[in-house]
Amino acid sequence: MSNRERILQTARRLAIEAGSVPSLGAVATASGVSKGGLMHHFRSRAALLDGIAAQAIEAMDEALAAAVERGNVTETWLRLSMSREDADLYRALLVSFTDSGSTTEALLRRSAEATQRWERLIADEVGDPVAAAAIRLLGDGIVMNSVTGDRLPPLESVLEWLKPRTGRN
Amino acid sequence: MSNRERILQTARRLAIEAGSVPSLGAVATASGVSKGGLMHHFRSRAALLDGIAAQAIEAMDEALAAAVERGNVTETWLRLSMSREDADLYRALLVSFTDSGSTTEALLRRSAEATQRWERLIADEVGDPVAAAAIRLLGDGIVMNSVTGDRLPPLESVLEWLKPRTGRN
DNA sequence: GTTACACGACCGACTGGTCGGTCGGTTGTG
DNA sequence: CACAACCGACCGACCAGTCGGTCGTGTAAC
Repeated sequence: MSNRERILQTARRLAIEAGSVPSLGAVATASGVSKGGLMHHFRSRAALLDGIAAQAIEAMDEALAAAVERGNVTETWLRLSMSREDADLYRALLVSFTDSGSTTEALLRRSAEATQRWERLIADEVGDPVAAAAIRLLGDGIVMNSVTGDRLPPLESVLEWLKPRTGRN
Repeated sequence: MSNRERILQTARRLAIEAGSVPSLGAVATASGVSKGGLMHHFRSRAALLDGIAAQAIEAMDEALAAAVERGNVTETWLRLSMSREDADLYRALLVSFTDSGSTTEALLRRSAEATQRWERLIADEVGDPVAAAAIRLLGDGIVMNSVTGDRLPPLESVLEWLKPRTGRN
C-alpha cells in the first residue's frame, strides 16, 4: 500500500474515532509519516478532507450500485445510515466541512452531486421522487442522530412502515 | 437587556452565520463586552454552548407546545426543520458539540431528553411510534442537508406523502 | 452624613498550548 | 544528474482560559 493510501486509511479511522478529522500532525504521526511527508501527498488540510470524502463517496457509490442489482437500494441506504462506522465517518466529514474554513467549493459540489445520484437510485426503485427524497433525508437524519446515541427504531419496522408508500403500485 | 442575554443573542446570531460557534474572543467583541466580561457570565466555552443550546431547546419546546393546541405538530416540526435560521442554528450547535472536546455530559442528556419529548408529541398526533420516529428523523435529515443547500421537496408534498401513514386510522 | 468595606460586573493583557502551513535539506531510484 | 518522496524544525496565527485590577453600588458602622 502506498503511503498516500495509508494516510487516507488512517485519517479515516481517526475521524471515525474522534468525531472529526484530527490535526495534520496527529494524522501524520498515526500514519507513520512525518508532517512533511503528509504535506507532500496532501498540499493542505482541505486536500486531505477532500481525499477522505472522495473515498467515502466512492464506497457509498459501490455499495448502492451493488444494491441496485439486488433490488434493495432503500434497505441498503437505511442500513448503511444506521451503521455505526459509516455514520461516524459522514458526520466527522460534515463537522470538518462546516467548522473549518477549509471547505473546497469543488468538494461541496461533488458531495451534492453524490447526494443527487443516490436519491435518483432510490427514486428508480420506489418510483416516487417525493418518497425517494424522504427516504434519503430519513437516512441523513439517522446518521446525525448517532451523535446522542438515541435509540432508533429497528430497520425492519421502518421498512414495514415505508412499504405502503413505495413500490410501483 | 442584560449583558448575559446580549451575549447569548449575539453568539446565536454568529453561530447561524458562521455554521459553528465562533471563538470566545469573537463572541465577546461582537457582543460589546471584553473577554473577561464574557468569562464572567460563562465560565467556559462549554458553558456558553450550554446556554445557547438551552435557549434553542426552549424555543423549540414552545413552538411545539403551540402546535399541539393547533393540532399540527408534524407540520410544525418539518417546517421548523426547513427554516433556514433554525436549521443553521441546530447544525452549528451539533458541529460545536461534536468537534470540540467541550461537550458537557449534562448537555448531551438534556438534548436527548428534548428529542424524546418532541418525538412523543409527534407520536401523540400520528398515533404510531414508528411513524413518529421516522418523521423526527426526517426533520433531522432536512436540517443536516441545508449544509450543501440541496433542493428539498416542498413541505406540502412531503405532508401529502406522509398522509396515508399517519392519523389514527 | 460620611467613611469604610464588601461585592458583583467587567476589563484586557497575558499564558500555555495547538494548529496549518513552510522550507531547507536528505534519501533513494531511474 | 534529476526528480519525486520524505523529513522535522520552525513560524505566525489563533484560541481557551487566567489573573490582577477597576468601577459603581449597596450597606453598615461611627
